[in-house]
Amino acid sequence: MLTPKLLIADDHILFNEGVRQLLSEKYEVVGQVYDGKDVLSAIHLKKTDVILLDINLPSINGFDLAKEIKRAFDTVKIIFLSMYTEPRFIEQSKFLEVNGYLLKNSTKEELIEGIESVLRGETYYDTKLQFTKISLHHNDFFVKQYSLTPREIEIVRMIKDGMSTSQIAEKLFLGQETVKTHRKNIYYKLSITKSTELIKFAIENNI
Amino acid sequence: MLTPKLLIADDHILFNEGVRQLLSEKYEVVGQVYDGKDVLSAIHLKKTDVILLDINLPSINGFDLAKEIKRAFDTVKIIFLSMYTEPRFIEQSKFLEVNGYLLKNSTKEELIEGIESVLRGETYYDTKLQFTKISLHHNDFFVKQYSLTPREIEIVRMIKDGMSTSQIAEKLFLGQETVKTHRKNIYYKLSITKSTELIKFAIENNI
DNA sequence: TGTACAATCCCCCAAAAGGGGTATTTTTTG
DNA sequence: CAAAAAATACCCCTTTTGGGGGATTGTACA
Repeated sequence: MLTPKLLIADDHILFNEGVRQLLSEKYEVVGQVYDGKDVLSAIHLKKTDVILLDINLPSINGFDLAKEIKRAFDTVKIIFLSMYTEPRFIEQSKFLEVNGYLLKNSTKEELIEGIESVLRGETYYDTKLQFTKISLHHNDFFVKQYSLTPREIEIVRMIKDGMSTSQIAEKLFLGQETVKTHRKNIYYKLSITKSTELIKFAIENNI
Repeated sequence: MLTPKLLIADDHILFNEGVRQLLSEKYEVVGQVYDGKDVLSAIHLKKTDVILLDINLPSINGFDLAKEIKRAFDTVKIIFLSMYTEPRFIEQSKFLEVNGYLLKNSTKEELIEGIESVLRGETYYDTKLQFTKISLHHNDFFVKQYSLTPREIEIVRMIKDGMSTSQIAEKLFLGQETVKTHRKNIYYKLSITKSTELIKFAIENNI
C-alpha cells in the first residue's frame, strides 16, 4: 500500500502542527485545517484516506462534519481525536459509525495503532473507553439532545445565564406557568431533575 | 547565549510531544512532564530556563505550581500555555507575576516570539488577550477562590455532583442547617446568589 | 384534512433554596 | 495561651423549583 494520506482537523494550531510532525514520518499529511467549515473542501481537494477530526471545532462541530463526510466521501475513514471521555460522546460516535475514537492524551504509539487499525478496516476506540458499552438505546442521548425545540433551547440558555423562571417569563413576554412547563419538558427530555444538572448539560454540550 | 533550556508540562501527551518537536530545532527541551506533581522534581533535575506550563494539570494545577516554582527556583521563567482566555485566568497570572501567557491555538511563530520575549526579561501576554487590563482589584478572584475553606470546597463539589442540601447533610453526618450555612457562606464569598451560578463557577475552576 | 407537535397557560402541592440573623464548639495558628 | 478561623447548629420567613395533572391555540406536514 502507498503511504496512507492523512488530514488533520483541529483548531489548536500547536496541537495540529504537533500531530503532523509526529505522524509525518509514517504518513503523508495532505492537509491541516483549523476550522470546521474548511474540512469538506480540504477532503475534496486532496485525496484523503483518514481524517483525524476534533469534535470541538469552530463553525461546524465534529459530529455534524462526520455525518457530512460519510455522506459525501464514503471511503474516508474518520477518527475522532478528542479530549472528551464522556460516554455520550462515545455513544454518539458509535451511532454515527465513526471508524475510531482516540484521546488527545494518547501517546504517539497509541495514535499510530489506532490509525493502523482503522486502515485495516477495523473500528478502533481508545482502550481507556472500554467501559462505554454500546448501549441498547445508544441513540437516547442523540434523540434527547436534538429533540429540544428552539424555544426550549432558548430557555436552557437563559437558565444557564442565571435567570430565574420569572425573569425568563418577563423577558420573553410569557406567563411564568409557560416557562415552568418548558422547564418541566426540558427536564423530562434530558432525564434530569434539577437546574444544576441542566447547567452541566448546557456547558458540556455548548448550548 | 547557549541554547535556552525548555521544560514542557502538559498532560496531553500528543500536544506535549508536538510542542517538543516544534521547538526542538531552536531550543533544548530538557524535560517533558505530564503531571503537576512531577514538575518541581523535573526542574530540580535539569537546569531549566523556561517552563511552558499548562494550567489544567493532574495532581497540582498550574497556578499552585507557579507559586511553588517562583519560591523554589526564582530564575526560572514561567509561561502559561493554556486554552483558556478567561479574564480571571489572565488576572491571576498577572497577580502571580508569571512571565508569560500563551494560548494553545497559537502558531509556532507566536510561541517562539513569546519565549524569546520572556528570555529577554520581558513579560509576554498573548496579543489576543490585550482586552484584559490589570484590574484595580485584580486579586478579587484570587481571594474569592482561595478563601473557600476545605469544607466549603467539599460541599461545592457535592452540589456540583447534583446533591441537595439534605443529601449532603446526610452524607457528611451534619444537620441540614449546617450545610445551609456553608452554602450561604460560599455564595457570599463568590458573590453569587444561586446554585446554577455555583455550578458554572465550579466547572470553570475545575473544582 | 386531520394529527402530531410546538407553544402557550392554568391548578395544586411539596420540597428546596435563598436571605437575614445569632450562637456554640473545635481547630488552627501567631 | 489568646485570638482568629472553621465548623457546627438553630430561628424565621420568602421565593423558587420541582412534580402531578390538564387544556387551548396554532401550524406544519403528510
